[in-house]
Amino acid sequence: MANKRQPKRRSGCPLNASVEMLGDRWSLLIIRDMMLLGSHTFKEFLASYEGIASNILADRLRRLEAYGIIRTEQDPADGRKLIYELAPKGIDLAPVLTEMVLWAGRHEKTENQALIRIMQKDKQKFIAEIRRRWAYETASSKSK
Amino acid sequence: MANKRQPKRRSGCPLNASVEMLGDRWSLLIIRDMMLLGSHTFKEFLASYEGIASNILADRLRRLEAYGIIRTEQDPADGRKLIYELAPKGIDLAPVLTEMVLWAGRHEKTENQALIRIMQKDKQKFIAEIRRRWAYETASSKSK
DNA sequence: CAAGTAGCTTGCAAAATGCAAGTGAAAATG
DNA sequence: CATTTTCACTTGCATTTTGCAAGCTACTTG
Repeated sequence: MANKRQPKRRSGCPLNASVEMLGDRWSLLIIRDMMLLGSHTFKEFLASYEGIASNILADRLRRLEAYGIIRTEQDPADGRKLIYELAPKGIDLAPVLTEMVLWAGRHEKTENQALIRIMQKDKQKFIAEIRRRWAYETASSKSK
Repeated sequence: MANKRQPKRRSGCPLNASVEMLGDRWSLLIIRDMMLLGSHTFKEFLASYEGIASNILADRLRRLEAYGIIRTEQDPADGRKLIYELAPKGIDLAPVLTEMVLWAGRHEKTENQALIRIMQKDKQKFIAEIRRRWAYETASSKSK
């Protein structure tokens, strides 16, 4: 179920591979919620401002897991809850998200100028901090 | 027609803005064709390996123009042809494309390893070269 | 043990996508 | 200079994806 084989790629181009995994209206927003807001549960993703429908969310989470971008664990404290977290492949999307945010910041009127300014100031540091935070979270969730 | 106002954004998040403009299965591939392959015409985009349908292509080109990412000119030498080129906003997508290519290169089996190696070797140089090439192309098309 | 709550699924309508076959204007060909 | 080709699309229709509202089931909480 987690490893349903994809039918096949439209082409071998690496950009096409990225687009096939991430090129829709929701996947990157889910990853943003995990990476920047620290969301971990179905309910938190559902509550995010853009308002994804629950069936679409379930589908996207399944796909992202099948691609190895996120992974799922049972919450040891609450048997109803699943904890979604970024896999290393998902954490490696930090530079992609960063560039997309910076691009929009440069060309569109958007909110969250604070985030944009932090990214502009030192992109590498920002990405390094995301990696550090996730190294910590993964370690701590394993040690529970 | 080129400036049909968007209904409204789902949210003010800069990443959401990017996703609303680029988050589909074709837009970034069209930009890739312009940026990396030097495609300029409808026919060239149609011929690209992934095989976009002509009605979808027409729609994406219209949208990308409406967003200010590409622009259109008549070919002075052939009245049937339109020349599509990247606007500055489109050229500024080079870092986004680069990171997406590098991410796929790191995590998927893809072709075009040569491109990936060039990007890995010196990302900034690669992006600078795209900018330089486009500065030249725009200048030369204007001077015709 | 009744009333939530979390994470889904289901059914159905609406929108987006894809395919094949046009169309009209402008070039190239004979 | 009439005919064929090329180019950038459009049209009609089937298929797929998305979105909305309403369940449903296994837990947990009071």
